[in-house]
Amino acid sequence: MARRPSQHPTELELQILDVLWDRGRSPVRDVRAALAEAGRPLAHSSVVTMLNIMHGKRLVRRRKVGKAFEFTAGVPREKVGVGMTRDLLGKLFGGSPAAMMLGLMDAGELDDEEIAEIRRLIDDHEPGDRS
Amino acid sequence: MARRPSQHPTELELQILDVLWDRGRSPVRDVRAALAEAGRPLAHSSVVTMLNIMHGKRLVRRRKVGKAFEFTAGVPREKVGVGMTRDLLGKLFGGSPAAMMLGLMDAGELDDEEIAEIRRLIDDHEPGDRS
DNA sequence: AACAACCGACGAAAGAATTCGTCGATTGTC
DNA sequence: GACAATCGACGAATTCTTTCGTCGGTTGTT
Repeated sequence: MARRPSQHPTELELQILDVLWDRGRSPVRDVRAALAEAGRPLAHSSVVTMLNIMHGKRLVRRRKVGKAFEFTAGVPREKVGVGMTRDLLGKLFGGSPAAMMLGLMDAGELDDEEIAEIRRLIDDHEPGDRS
Repeated sequence: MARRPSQHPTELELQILDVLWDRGRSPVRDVRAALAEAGRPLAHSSVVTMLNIMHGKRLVRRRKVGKAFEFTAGVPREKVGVGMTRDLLGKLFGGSPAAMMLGLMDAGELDDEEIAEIRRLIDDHEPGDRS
């Protein structure tokens, strides 16, 4: 029967967005090369198809440059990142970022440097700040 | 053509695991009721099918109790949580938990209470600790 | 026995995500 | 002009994920 469309970019879509976020406006050829570089070698037509699908979802923007198209990300990395993080928090950590941090610590995924970095962030944070 | 199997539980699988993590050993009937409760009403056979698939993937364990089966989660919540978090970190935040925290802060997703909680975690943490 | 309630197995349908091959049109090079 | 290189459009094949309907077997109740 049916299935519910995922609210977030899929695996491959994310990889493509990553390319565009890093490189900015790029023609298909470059996107393809970057994907191959990242260990995802695809046929030219596969990349075009994906880009078209993503354009339909407004995940990327197109601009005709000469005879070819050039693509840019249609959503900011921060928005996607925060959206997917919030989703993950809700699904696995009861909505608590602290629980997530604790999980990472217990798993030894946080080195001392990262922790220091986070402490710095927190210390810089003014309560109720909206900067 | 082909597709690459996702390394993590899918949306629905996660919802089912959530039920089992919360309730512990449960018969199909209860899993189904809990899912409905959580806004995911499914036919009895749909739940059985999913449970079977998940059993094939070792995501759940089965035990024959009387004539029926009872299921338990086959993977700990922490392991799945950390795994998916690490994946998300790699895909969207350059592998840096600090970047993720910063993103949440900027998006106003962190209230002061959560921040205090995280500060407490960090202060409790012994550098290089392996407790 | 007759009948309803339950259970797991099976097969099937369908949307979503991926991956390509092939075409016709354009452009650049002998 | 002939020929190779590029590009986007299209349609198709495949796997994964979800969702059910239906069957045959058990169990429990009149």
